[in-house]
Amino acid sequence: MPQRQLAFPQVDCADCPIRHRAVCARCESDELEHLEAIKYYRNYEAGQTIVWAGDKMDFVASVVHGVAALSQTMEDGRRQMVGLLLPSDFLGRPNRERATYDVTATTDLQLCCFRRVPFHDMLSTNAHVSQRLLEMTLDELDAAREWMLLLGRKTAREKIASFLSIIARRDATINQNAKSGEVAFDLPLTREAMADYLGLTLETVSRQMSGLKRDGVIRLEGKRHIVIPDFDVLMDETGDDADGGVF
Amino acid sequence: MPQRQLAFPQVDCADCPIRHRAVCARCESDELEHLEAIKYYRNYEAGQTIVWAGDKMDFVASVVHGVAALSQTMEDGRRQMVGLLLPSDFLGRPNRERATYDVTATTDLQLCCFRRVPFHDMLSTNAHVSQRLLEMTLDELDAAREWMLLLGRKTAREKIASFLSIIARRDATINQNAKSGEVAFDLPLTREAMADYLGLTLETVSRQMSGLKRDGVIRLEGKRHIVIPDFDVLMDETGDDADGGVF
DNA sequence: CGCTAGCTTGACATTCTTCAACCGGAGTGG
DNA sequence: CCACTCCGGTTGAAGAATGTCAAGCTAGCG
Repeated sequence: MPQRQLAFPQVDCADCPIRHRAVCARCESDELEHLEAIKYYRNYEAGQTIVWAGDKMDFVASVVHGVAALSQTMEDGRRQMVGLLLPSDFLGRPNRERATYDVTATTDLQLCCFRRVPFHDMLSTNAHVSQRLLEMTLDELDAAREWMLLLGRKTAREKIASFLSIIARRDATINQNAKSGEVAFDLPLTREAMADYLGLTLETVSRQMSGLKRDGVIRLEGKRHIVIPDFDVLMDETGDDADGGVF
Repeated sequence: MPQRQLAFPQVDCADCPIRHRAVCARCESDELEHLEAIKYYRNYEAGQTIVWAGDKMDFVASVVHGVAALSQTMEDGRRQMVGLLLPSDFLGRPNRERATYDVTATTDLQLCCFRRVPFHDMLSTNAHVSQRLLEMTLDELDAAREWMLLLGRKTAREKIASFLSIIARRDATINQNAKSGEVAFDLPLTREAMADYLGLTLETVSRQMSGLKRDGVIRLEGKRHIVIPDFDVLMDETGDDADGGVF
């Protein structure tokens, strides 16, 4: 395994890019000092496994840079991704000793880690952290339910379009991209990982990507860079309400 | 609409059947008094809608008796169930004014309700409630992820077998049934609702139920009462690890 | 230069959906 | 009391969507 040096710096909480969205978002400066004292960073390369389901996991963490995936594997090898963690997302269950899912880095990744037991203890004393964690968990539950609709009821083409719109949106909130007419971003996942996300085979993913490209909904520059000439056209392909269901 | 009288009594918290598993599970007697003062009951008949997605929802609640379903509907009518709430499960998001999903009673149902805003305020002052809510939300997230594996990767037959095993297990924990060799229970869902749960059509549900019956995995007494002669045989049909993945 | 990983494409097989008919019990009105 | 209808459920036949198996492409790298 090549020991390429990862370029993520380790910074003070005050300079942290996820300071205002992560589990620490609501902390005051004294609480932040406490967190600062018990935190440590870990870096992973794209493709590396962080833990396997069933392994001991003695830390919880926030994603600082990069993307991590949670997946489940059946005995015969069928795989389903069940979580996609982007910067500021939280990894791990404070009161659980062992990982429930396989966790892998799908891009180069930096985690801001806390030892599990001390962090769990802090939940009972630090309301700002526990409240924020509750809020984030409820948001993840909503995201999981949206994902369930995708898995259970959407066509392959709708799945791909939905996935692209999700990534485009999350990329926009992270990078504050001006979302003028044209939107562009890099896919953080291989076709195979996309298939695991969407409950499809990688061949079907590839075919539907080609289909969307053929129909002018997306442009492909290389295999991973996506350009969306008109975001509304993409949204029409997702099967979702145009206006998010509010009227 | 016939005004059949529902038979659920309204009781003191001390006598409540979900006292030790619901969001109030960790409360001390003084906290319980506070909850007792602000709670109220609502009853619904099987089939009734509790709220539609987008409606104002000015309460949160615990399911006391019966079963409620959360579902999402696409513009063209495709439906996916995204939550199945059994006794002690929590309904609603304390900091959200409008319902995100359609909520329906799939059986006769009793809710123990709290007005949303006072309950939300209480979360910042009552650690026992907020900690329990966090724990329950994390459990729901795990359940949602298990469900995602089912939706994305399991065959129709595996989906049905998994669903039956889930209901059998939850029924057992609620009713403290001795799970001797034979297990029996009533389905709380129509074939159509099962289809919405499993991401299938109701015809496929029906066919797979017939298949499992033909193969002796289940017995059907009427349309809704299920007898499972050998639970291990059913588990073999779910596609899951026999031992929950621990080894 | 040739290898490999990631990806694309084609041909065929399978699973599940769709459309349609039918069944049986419960409730209803003549 | 009986015919009628409705609802939930079952079954069949045909078709569409997706999976499977196999071949081949391309960029990057040793």
